Amino acid sequence: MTEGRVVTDKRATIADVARALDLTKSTVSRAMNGFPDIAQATRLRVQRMAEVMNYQPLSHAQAIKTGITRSLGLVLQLSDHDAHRPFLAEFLAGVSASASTKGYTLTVASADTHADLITNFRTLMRDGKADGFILPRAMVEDPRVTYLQDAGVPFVLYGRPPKSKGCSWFDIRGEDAMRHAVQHLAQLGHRRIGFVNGGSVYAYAELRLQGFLVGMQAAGLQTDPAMIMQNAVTETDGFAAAEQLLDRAVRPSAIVCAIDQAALGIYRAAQARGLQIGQDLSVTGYDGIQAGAQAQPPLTTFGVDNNAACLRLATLLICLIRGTPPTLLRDTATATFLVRGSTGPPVTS
Amino acid sequence: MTEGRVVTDKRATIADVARALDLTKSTVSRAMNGFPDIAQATRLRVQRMAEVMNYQPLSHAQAIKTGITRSLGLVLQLSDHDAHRPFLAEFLAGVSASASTKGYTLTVASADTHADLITNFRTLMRDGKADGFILPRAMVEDPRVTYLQDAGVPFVLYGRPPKSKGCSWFDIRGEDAMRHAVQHLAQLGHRRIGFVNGGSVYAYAELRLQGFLVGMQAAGLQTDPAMIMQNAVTETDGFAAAEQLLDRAVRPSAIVCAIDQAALGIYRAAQARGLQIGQDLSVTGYDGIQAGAQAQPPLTTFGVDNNAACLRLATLLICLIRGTPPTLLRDTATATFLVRGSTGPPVTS
DNA sequence: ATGAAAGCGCTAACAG
DNA sequence: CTGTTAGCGCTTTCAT
Repeated sequence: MTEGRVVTDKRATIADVARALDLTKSTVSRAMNGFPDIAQATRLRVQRMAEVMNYQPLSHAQAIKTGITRSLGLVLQLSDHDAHRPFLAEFLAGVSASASTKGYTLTVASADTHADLITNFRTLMRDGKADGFILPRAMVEDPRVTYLQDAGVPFVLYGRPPKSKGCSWFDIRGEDAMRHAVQHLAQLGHRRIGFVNGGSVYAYAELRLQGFLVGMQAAGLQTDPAMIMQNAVTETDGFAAAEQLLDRAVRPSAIVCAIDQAALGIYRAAQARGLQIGQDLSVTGYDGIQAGAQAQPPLTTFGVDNNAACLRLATLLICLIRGTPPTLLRDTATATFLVRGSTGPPVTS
Repeated sequence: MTEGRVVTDKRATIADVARALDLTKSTVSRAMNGFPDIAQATRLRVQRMAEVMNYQPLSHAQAIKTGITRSLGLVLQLSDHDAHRPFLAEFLAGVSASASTKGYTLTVASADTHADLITNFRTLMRDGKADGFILPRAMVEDPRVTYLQDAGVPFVLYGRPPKSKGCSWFDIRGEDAMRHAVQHLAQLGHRRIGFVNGGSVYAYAELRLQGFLVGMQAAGLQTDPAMIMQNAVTETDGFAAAEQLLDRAVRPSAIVCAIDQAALGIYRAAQARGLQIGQDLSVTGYDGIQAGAQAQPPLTTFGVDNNAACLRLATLLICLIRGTPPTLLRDTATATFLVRGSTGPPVTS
C-alpha cells in the first residue's frame, strides 16, 4: 500500500556517482564543476555516468557551501505600467524558459513602494532565493541600480541606462526603430509628422526621441516642438496625446509612437474624429509588439523578438553570477520593421 | 579596500543563537519548529533571541534534510488566454506578496506544450524549487490535477473542478455573479437577455451558465438557446459572439458576459452597429476586473478581490505543504456588484 | 526538557 | 591528477 507517496523516484546523489565509478565525491564534484585539475578521461567518465544515472547536483545542497542556488530574481513594480501589459507573460515565459535551459529558475517577487523594492532585493539575496536580478525597464535615475551596485549583487538591465556606471545591460535599438519609422513615412510623402514618446523616467524615451529627431533631419523635415508629446505609456495617455495633436490647426498627417499601447489610444482618438487610419492619418507604433504578432488592430510597427531578448538577459545574468566572462556586457538588438495597414501616403488636400 | 563585496551583512546562524543562549543547536531548532518537548520558557527565550539577532533559518540549509525550500510553484501556460491578460500581474503580485508574508517565495516557470507542463512540475519538485503548486483556472478535464495527485504533490486549484477528487481549491462564486446580473437586468425591465460564456474547457463555464439559467428562471424569463454563446475568452471572441447575437432578427436588449475581455468585444460590436451602450444595449461583464477598478470603458461588472483570492490560495497551499490543518479546504468568495454606465432600462421601441 | 552526535548532499582546503 | 578530511547550516535520532 503506497500511502502518501510524495517523491516519485529516488534521486541519485554525488556519492552514488562516485561509488559507481570508484572515485571520491570530491573528484566527481570537481569533474562536474569544470575544475582544471581533472583528467579529461575522468571528466568524461563522470559526465557520462551522471547522464546515465540522471544525476544533477541539488542546487540547495550546493548552496549551503557556495551560496548560490541557481535562481534568477525578478521584482515586479506594480506601479509600473508595464506590469499591466500583455507583454508581461511573454517576458516571464521567455526568461524562465531561458533560465531553465541552463538549470536556473525564476523567482518572482513584487513591490508597490520603493522601499518594498529594496527590501525585496535584500531578503531574496539574504535567503538565497536569487543569485542575481533582472531589472526590466532601465530608468534614467534608477535606484535599483544604485542599491544593487553597492551591495555588490549581480544584475542585468533591460534597457540602456544613460550613465552606465559599469553595469551590464541588454537593449533593443528603439532609436533606430523611430528613425526608420520617420524615414518610411517621409518616403510615403509625409511632411508633418508627430511624435508620441513614452515615459520620460525611462531610459528609452530620450533615445527614441533622438532617433525621431535624427530621422526628421535626415529626411530634411522641419521638427515642430508642438508636435512632440511626452509620457504616453497607456492607451489612455495615447488618446490624450493624440487629441492634442489632432485638434491643432495644422494636424500631422502621420504620428510615430514609442509605445504600442499608446498607439492604440491614437487609433481611438483618430476614429473618434472620423479619421481613417492609414489614410487620413498614418500611425507607426513600437515597443513590445512581438515580431510576427498580429497587432489588433493592424499597426505598422517594429516587431521585437522578445524571446531572444529574454534569452540574452538570462544568459548574461547567469554569466555574471558565475563570474565567467564576459563579466561585463552591453548589447543591443535590432527590431524588424513590419509594414501593415496603418500607414499610407498622405491625403493630398 | 572593499573589493567585490557581495554580501552586505553576516547572517546569524543557528549556532550563534544557541551560543548566545547557552543552549544546543538542536534545542534551538526544536524550539523554532514548534516541537512539543520544549519548555515554554525556553521557546520564548529562543524566539526572542532569534528576533533580536535577526535569525532566520536558511531555507536551503533546512531543505537538505527536510526537502522543503519554502517556495510555491506556478507554471504559466502560454496557450492560455489568461496569460495575456493584464490580470496576470495582479495575480503574481498577490500570490508572491502573500507568500512572502509567510516566508515563502514564488517560483515561476512556463510551458507551451502539455508535455512541458508536466516536465516542469517534475523538475521543479525534483530540484526542490517548489514545494507545491498553484494551478490557475481549473479545467473540466485537468491533466495537471491527475498528474500532481498521483505524484503526491501538494497543490491548490483556483477554480472548482467539476469532479473534485479530494483536492483543495479556492474559487469565486461566478454563478452568483451571473445570476445577479440577470436579476439586475430583469429588474430594469429587460426580457431578451443574451449570454456570452467563456471557454468551456474551464470549470467556471458550466457554473456560470447554470447561474445565468437560474437567474432567468427566477426572473420568469424564457431562455432562448440561440441567445447563448460559448467559448468567448478574448476581445475578438466577444466581438464575434456579439455579432451573432446582434445581427439576429430579434436582438437581445442586454447581454451578460462571463469574461471581461469578451465584454469589451461586445462593446466594439455594439458601437460598430451604432448602438449606445447602456441604452440600446446593456452589457454586464465579469471575471478579473478588480473591485474598485475603473473598467475602460465603464462596464457593469462584478468586482473581484483578487488580492484576497491570492492570499487564500497561497495560505492554503502553505498549509497543505506543511501538513497543518486544514489539510483539505474548499472555499468560495463572493463578488461585489458594481453598477456602472453599461446598463439601463431597455429602450421601448 | 535538553544535550550529544551523526548525517543530509555537497564543496573545498590540503596532501600526496 | 586524485583521495582525505573537514565542514556548510540545519535536522533528527538517541541518550540522559
